[in-house]
Amino acid sequence: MLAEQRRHQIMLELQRTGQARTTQLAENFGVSEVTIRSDLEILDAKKLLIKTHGGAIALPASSPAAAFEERMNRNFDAKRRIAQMAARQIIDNQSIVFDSGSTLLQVAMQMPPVSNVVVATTAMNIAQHLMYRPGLDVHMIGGRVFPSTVSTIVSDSDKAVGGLVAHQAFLSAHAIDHAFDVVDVSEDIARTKRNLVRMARRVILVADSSKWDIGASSKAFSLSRVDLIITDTGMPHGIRSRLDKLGVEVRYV
Amino acid sequence: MLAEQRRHQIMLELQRTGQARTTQLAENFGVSEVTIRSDLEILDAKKLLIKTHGGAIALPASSPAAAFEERMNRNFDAKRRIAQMAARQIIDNQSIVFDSGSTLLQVAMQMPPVSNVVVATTAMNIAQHLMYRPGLDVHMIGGRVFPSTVSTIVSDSDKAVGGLVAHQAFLSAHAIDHAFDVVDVSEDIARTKRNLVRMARRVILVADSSKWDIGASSKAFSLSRVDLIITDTGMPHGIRSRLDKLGVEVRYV
DNA sequence: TCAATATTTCGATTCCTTTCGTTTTGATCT
DNA sequence: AGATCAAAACGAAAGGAATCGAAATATTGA
Repeated sequence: MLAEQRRHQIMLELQRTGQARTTQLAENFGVSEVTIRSDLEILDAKKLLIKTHGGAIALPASSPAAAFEERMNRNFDAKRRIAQMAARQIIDNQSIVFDSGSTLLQVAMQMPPVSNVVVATTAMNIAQHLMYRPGLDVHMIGGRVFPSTVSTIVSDSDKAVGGLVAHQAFLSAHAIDHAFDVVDVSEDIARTKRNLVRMARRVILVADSSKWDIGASSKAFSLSRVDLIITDTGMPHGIRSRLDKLGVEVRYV
Repeated sequence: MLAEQRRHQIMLELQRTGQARTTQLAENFGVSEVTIRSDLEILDAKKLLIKTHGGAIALPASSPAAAFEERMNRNFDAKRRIAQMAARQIIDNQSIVFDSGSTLLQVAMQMPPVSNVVVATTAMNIAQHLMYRPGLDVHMIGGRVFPSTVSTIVSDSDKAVGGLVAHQAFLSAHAIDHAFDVVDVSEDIARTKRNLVRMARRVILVADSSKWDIGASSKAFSLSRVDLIITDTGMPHGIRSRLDKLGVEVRYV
């Protein structure tokens, strides 16, 4: 086995388990520990791993906070344009519902100055971004806190905000499956989205093109229930032509 | 497991919960406590955490807002001690209500590891601190968001958490007036505190000595409704003797 | 042969544990 | 409030096992 190939195998092992021991590697590859150490030294110099006493560990994994940043940065440009368009839908004297998610946080941050607007949201980060703004009344929708999205899970929307009927609801999607249903990873989240949809007369969905044609376990609501879809043009061609026939207003940014 | 990886795991644990105990870590990793202590010493030297008696705590948040808040925070030491005592009241298999406020955020941060505990709170910062902790179910109590305390104002507690009856409620006070009523700056906040008090069978009030004998516009509830008061000894002498005659358990830290 | 690669050897270093005497902490009792 | 006591946590030291780096040596392939 070539030295280069052996190093590649070491990297694979590290990606699988997050760590590798010098002793183990030497035994597996049938070479001396000194050889393995020199491999690790070379890979460390290339910043591909971190050499430690006894072996090596993978590069520092991203923290929860960093993971959210990462999600935020994925498709960032499309999300920003989508958010800009969405934020323009908000006008004075309206009540609005915000779902959680990185795209909707963008929408909140790009919201123009308004007056006499009521915002209800399940997302703590959105609430915290909006609460200082003048002309805005922010309502946090209560429920069990879901860590990965920093938002609440709503069991009963009617109780949650005292029967508020909003003019518009802004929803995001974890994924949109082949049957044009907005789907998510858990029934809890799906139910929350259903409740949010029911709270508003007009439903706006923001979804960048990476969300299309992906399955997930729990259906939240059908695209036909949506009044306006804001997305970008990067989706597969077949999807787009079907979407245009659906009878729902779609804006591409 | 490699030593370096173990240290990284310690850092992750600290980022999640804000603290870590030597005993717990030694048990989790299957190494001696001496080893953990040496790990903590090394990480402390790198300024990645602060080693303390019994374990380590995360570095204080360095955001401008947090720093400002901390600098403005008078009586920080007393609050920390009060919080420590309060956190010890929390045991497994309980449901707990948290009011908002800097002292109660401290309580949340100093909460020991627990299992099967349900926490309901109006404070977003408390919810965000607790949501990653294992053994905890965090419920955000919905309502209008009040910027200065980063918390919600509850109009109707029964609706807010589906009629949850908690074992204990931890309340803070903006001020306590001459008639031994907990008072606050607005009727909205006072009503919220009243609602939180009604939600629990046992009410614990945390209040450092600077809160005593100050008036405010809106009465929240009377001290006689409280089951346990945790405070420090810096209050005027006359207050203290009256307090001891009130028939409410008081602990001084 | 030359250069890259791998191995062996060996003293130095790191890691981890056990032991032991000291300090801190929290609870109880005046 | 102050004193007291036991449990928990601590630091320092010592020793053993694993690992390391460096240098000399052996192997491999053009």
